[in-house]
Amino acid sequence: MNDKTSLITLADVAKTAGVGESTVSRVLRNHGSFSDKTRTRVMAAVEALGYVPNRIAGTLASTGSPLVAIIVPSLSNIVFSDVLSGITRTLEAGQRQAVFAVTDYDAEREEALVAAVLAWRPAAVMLVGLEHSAGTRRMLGVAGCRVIELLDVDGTPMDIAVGFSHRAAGRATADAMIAGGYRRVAYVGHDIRRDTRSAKRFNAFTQRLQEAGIPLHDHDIRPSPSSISEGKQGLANVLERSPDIDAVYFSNDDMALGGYFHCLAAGIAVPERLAIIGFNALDICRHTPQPIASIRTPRIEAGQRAAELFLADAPAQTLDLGFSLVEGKTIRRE
Amino acid sequence: MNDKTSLITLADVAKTAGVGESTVSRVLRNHGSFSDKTRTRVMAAVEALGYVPNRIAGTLASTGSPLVAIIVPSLSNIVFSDVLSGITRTLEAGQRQAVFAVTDYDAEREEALVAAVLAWRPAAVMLVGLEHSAGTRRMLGVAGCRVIELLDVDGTPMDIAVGFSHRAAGRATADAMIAGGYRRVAYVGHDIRRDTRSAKRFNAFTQRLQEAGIPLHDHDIRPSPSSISEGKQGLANVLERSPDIDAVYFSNDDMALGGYFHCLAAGIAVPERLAIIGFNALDICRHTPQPIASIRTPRIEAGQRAAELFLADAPAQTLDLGFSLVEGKTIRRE
DNA sequence: CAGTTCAATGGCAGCGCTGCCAATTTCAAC
DNA sequence: GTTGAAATTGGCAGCGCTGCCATTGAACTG
Repeated sequence: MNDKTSLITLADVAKTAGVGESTVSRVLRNHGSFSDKTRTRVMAAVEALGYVPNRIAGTLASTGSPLVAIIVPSLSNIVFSDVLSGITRTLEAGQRQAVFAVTDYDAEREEALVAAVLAWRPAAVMLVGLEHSAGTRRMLGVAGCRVIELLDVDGTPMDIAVGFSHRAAGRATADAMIAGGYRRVAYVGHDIRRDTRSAKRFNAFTQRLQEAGIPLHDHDIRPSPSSISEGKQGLANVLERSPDIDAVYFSNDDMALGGYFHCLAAGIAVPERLAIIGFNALDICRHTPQPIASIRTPRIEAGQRAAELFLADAPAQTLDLGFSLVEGKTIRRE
Repeated sequence: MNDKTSLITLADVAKTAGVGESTVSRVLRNHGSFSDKTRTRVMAAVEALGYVPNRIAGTLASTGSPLVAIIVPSLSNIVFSDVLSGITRTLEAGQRQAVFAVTDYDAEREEALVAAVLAWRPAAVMLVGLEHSAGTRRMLGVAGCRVIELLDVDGTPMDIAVGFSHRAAGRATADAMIAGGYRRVAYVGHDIRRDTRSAKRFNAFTQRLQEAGIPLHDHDIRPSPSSISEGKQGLANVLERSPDIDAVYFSNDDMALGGYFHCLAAGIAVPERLAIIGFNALDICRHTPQPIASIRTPRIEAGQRAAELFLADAPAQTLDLGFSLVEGKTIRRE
């Protein structure tokens, strides 16, 4: 791979400073006791030599690991960047190092990546969602590290879960539509097989509508990841089949944005003629000419809290951070 | 940190399989020669024990490192998620592991993070931009690992640079405005001190205008990171001071989107009354009622190509991937 | 001033793996 | 059968650091 080798080692520093290796180690980690004079000497040697400790060696020699593995489904969705952001910010303060991988929403890939990161003996593995392959669960079960599942609490976590309930979010969205007096409601979603959380929302949503005597009028589920263009297309499809719908639930804000832009371009009055509601309350949806109704989800916070729980060595638990309905101007309130 | 210790080691596998440690190592890395019978026996033992190799130990013992450090300014800007995406995808195929950190556009923090990741003896460090503190440069200079600077080629790279020219992009934008016949041009930008690349675009842009005899009419530079609301606010400020401007160059598409939404909401005709052009050609800007004029930048590709160059152990070089003007409907062509 | 305590320090055995080298086996060609 | 080369294989010394234990003075006690 590359021939560099830490040119200078702790032993060099010890020699230069005229002290023992363990003393250098103690000073550098500020652990154990040593005199001020020694510290000064050691630091001078470190400075003079430009010594950078080798964490690989340090980690191998010590018990714990400063590594935290983070595995997300995707990076094209801002949702996961937010989570990542929250995690790394907090981890940094805890002197931990993040190792990172992307599954592309593929459970098999997730399993392979978990195996790969486990080889680095991380102190924790953070994953998104509660649905994982049997192999993934088995490996994590015997790995002896913390396992933190993010952005979902509808299920049984392996260890710690930090997030919110997608089923409750789906129900809350249905309630908003019921309260708004909508009766011909459609759903436009994205790849439901891979994004199990959007499936949970969708199911809870339709079930709640059903209970209120409002069967889902129509739906269009795109077979691809969520995007603005898919949202646009999905809404166009639905409108062609069912021109009489009065409200649409989009699987998330990217999709909703596509739908909203379609309405703007096609001159469909929102919310008079058609109500729109999304999910995630992305920043951009707060700034469109009409703010788009959505569900605000604690993404950065989830990452942050997850990292905090890990750093505090908290016991196994499920932390539900909740969500909140953002009214916006694309749905009427009764 | 945590008390887990790899319960079973390579020695256990060797014992179980009835072979030597080095043989197990050879089989597992598929390196060196061994018989099929041996392979079968070793793999059976690995399977039976659920052995996961310890890469920490492996890396310490061997020369090269499979680690690649990636340091980005931010994650809230999709631009960097794209780059990350391109890098990790390619790296994964090369059996490398990404370690990851975020600077928040802070050079001091970048320096600290470089020191931190260097402690992991990565085979390469990937950074964004060509401007780095003296300390950062010095450390990377002696680290003996590859250094890859992304998304900018306007300057002297330490080793490999993959990206495009922001100065050329700024000029191209000015040219588009000149060609469109705009004469009262304004700029709305974000924190120029921290985002040196946007500063390069801005400078080249104004200089080109100047050369064409069109001094910049007005500008508003927000002191914060780019965002939709800042773009909105910036344009509002400019319009208040200079209601007669006929075109605005936004520091990027997030800002431009804010400006565009402001126009939509305020009933300002685009591009008749006011032309808008951004930078990056984000997906969303291709789907607004009027696609927003912008500069398409090869972000995912930059990540990908950078990772490929690294994997191929390419010599030091600057790889300019170029960019392209996306006309959109928010600027008129003469 | 002897006896005790304790901060300050060095020595050294690993952590789990790889790389080198030597030993052993296999096999084709003679 | 033999012989030499090639294929297999095991042993073991580290990689650079930490953790444990022993050692050393110096400060303190009475």
